[in-house]
Amino acid sequence: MSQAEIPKIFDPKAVEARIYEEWERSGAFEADPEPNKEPYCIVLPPPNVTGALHMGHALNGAIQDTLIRRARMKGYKALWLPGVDHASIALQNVVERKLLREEGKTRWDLGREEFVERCRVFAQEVRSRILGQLKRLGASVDWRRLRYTMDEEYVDSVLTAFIDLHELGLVYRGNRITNWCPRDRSAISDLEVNYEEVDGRLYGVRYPFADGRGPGPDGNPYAEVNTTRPETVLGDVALVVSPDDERYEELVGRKVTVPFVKREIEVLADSYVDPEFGTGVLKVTPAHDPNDFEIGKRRALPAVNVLNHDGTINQNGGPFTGMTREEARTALVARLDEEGLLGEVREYRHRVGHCDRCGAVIEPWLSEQWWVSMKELAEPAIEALRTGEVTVYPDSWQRETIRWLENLQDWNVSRQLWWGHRIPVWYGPGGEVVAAKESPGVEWEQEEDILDTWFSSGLWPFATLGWPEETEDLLYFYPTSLLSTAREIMYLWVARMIMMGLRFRGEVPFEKVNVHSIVLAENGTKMSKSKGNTIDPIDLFDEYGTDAVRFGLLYQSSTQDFSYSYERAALGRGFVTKLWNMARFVLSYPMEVTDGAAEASVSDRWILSSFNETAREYDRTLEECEFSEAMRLVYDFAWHELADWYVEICKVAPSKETPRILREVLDGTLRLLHPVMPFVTEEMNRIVGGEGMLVRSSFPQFDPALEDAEAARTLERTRLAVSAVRSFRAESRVEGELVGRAPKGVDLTVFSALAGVRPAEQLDGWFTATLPAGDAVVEVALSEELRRKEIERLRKEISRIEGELGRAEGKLSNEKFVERAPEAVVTAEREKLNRNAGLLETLRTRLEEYL
RNA sequence: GGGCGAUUAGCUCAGCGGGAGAGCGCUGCCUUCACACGGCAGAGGUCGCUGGUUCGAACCCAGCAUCGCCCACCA
Repeated sequence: MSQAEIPKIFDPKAVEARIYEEWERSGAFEADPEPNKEPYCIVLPPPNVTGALHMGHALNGAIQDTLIRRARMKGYKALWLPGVDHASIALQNVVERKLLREEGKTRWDLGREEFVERCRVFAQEVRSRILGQLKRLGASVDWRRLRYTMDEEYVDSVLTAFIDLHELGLVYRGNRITNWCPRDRSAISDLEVNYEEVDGRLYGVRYPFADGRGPGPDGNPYAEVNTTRPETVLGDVALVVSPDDERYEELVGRKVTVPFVKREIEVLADSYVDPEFGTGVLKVTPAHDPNDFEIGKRRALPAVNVLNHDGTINQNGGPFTGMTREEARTALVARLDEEGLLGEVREYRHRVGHCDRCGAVIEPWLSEQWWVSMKELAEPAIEALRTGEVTVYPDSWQRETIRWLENLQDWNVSRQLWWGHRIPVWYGPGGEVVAAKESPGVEWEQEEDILDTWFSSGLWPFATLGWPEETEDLLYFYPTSLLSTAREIMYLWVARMIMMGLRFRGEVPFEKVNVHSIVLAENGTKMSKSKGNTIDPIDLFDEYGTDAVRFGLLYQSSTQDFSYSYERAALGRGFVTKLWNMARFVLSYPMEVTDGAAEASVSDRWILSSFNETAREYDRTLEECEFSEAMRLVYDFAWHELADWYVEICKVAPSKETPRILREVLDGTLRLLHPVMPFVTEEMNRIVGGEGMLVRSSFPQFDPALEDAEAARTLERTRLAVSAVRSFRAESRVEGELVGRAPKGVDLTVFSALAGVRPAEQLDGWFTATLPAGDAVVEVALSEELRRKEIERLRKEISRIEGELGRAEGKLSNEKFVERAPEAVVTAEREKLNRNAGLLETLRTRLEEYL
């Protein structure tokens, strides 16, 4: 193909789909165990089958694809294992909302079987959309191994894990306070509760004395407490005061009556109470508050439950039975007021828990649930993080995760939902309880509850590889190499995978964890559907091209969260165009040059050396998950060294080796970039006639033989000299060829060609401009009329250099500096001083000559 | 209430002990045969504030301010 036939701008739409297909067809993504190769494995954090992929997925996908392609090119047997998650509560919520919206029905109208079927169908549709999006991203996953948490084999892994933990006694059933979502009618875990500040009220409630004795210490015939949830009064079983509270000494042991339900309860002393808060008297409602539950346990108090599972008041609620909790609150407060039992009511800002999935206010509620005790599981995980068996990037998250594991509460894993893995526990006719995959007999009934979705996710790195079977895949690819994830699921997911991996495989599930940035909206807030500020990555792919978006994302991805800016995609697109046109140039470049030197020129040696150095640093930064730094390195090399300088040098001062080296360096650059920008590099490789496909090529390795510090120094001096002349031309508006003298140590051919300066041995008798270039000076001959301008310019330069000289002198005359600073620093400062002194001398002499 | 992080050019962000950087935007020149999604040359910053450590601080320490995120059972 010739240059003229290739468009000036790469058209991603025209080739992306075709190239992806070619990759797939070639089997390049397929990875099977191969004993004489090192394994490298990443399991894709399975997207929820609830919606579409978002920017976070795009970023994480780009990160993982970059790492897996690099590993593949480096000769590892690299498996990126794809999958999707059934997302129990999230998906159930989506389907329930849809059901209500479209048919006006609830899940109970449909019944369990029918509802689960709806979920299954919905998940199927979403799943195919998500997988299509992964392909658009260019994800080089092994599609043959696609896993789904509801696959038969995966379900078996989940049941096996649960039964195993049950047998170990690490799973137990207990009646405890849980976070109850009355809308979902299910318990949820602590991590699924969002606490939000809301403006509420703090109500005073008066409990009349029931023992017939006189009024209390404050002269009132009642004891007053403060509560934000007055409806829970109905479930009160005691009042408590601080044992140190002198105001209430006499109160302890007396009886009061709970309004409306007329229960007589005792006033107790308990150190939990803070005498400073409110009236200093606390009501105890063990069924509806975790602290009260603890007090109740300590004092052997009964727990009176006043709520139904849908949040209405149950039969224990006296006159309020059947009302919703909101209605009950209003009605109860009104009745208290009527009966003179309402104390002070004031505005009160406090935190209220909301369901992470549906937003309903959470009720702490006493219920029978399945729990996993965490202490035993957490300990080895803490140890693995401490010893660095798992390394987390950035390392601040290593400590955070340890801290969290150290303070772990038991995990409520049962959910009163329908979409998910039903708990494999069977209740026998004689009250027997057995954990098993199959029903033990006809009379036995299976537990209605399902498992928390994160229980199955916790098994992801090994369940996807075939566990509990000792498959070849599992033995070869486990532990996986790296897990890349967003920080919001570090606890929900990552920490639990570590615990589960250690429990079931005796080894950590991954060696490295990369905690990536969160992609924020342009104004720095979180993207969310409700705010309407989300960006669809697919739209970006359409507009800028996938490679451009991927590059832009990685360029912004450091340890900080970042606001997404379209500029980054534009930056990536610009880079793609630049590379594309370099390839067009190379195509047009002759295969042979006739008039150059036979051996590689200093420029040739420089670009090889610089490429080599870039390859090394690029590889290192990717290894350390410093993506932003890696992108910067390769961008700067490709654009500001290869394109800006070497390509220009190739045009004007080639050697006979230049055609080969130009092609070699372009090829190497494409291979460096292929992991990040797979499509355009693959296409470029094709048009420049590279062998095979880049996806199967090798990653450039650092080669010490190519290092050439002298060539690098020469080019550095040459570039400075050229820039000095260009700068002078722009400022003084001088065009055309100049006659001049270059400083020592520059490549004269390159200098004269790029600066447009014809070299002269000596310029005596000419009027010249004296241009500082680094530590040297370029002189160019000028016409007489520029004399005044040159005098001005010289004065400016002189004062600039005087300033620098002064600074160096100041430092060196400071005895402490000379004494305490490292010798290299002092030496550098001396050299700087000498250099500037020489420069100044030259400039001053010139100035005097011209005055 | 605890913990973590951020504050650097108009904007988005790098740099994290030895003379302030990138991209975008801005200014001037260049439609030169790879690229105007371009080239060359520029302008633009007391590196949040106040102290401290150091020969030397954007960088380390302390405090403050502002913003953000996690964690926590105070009614």
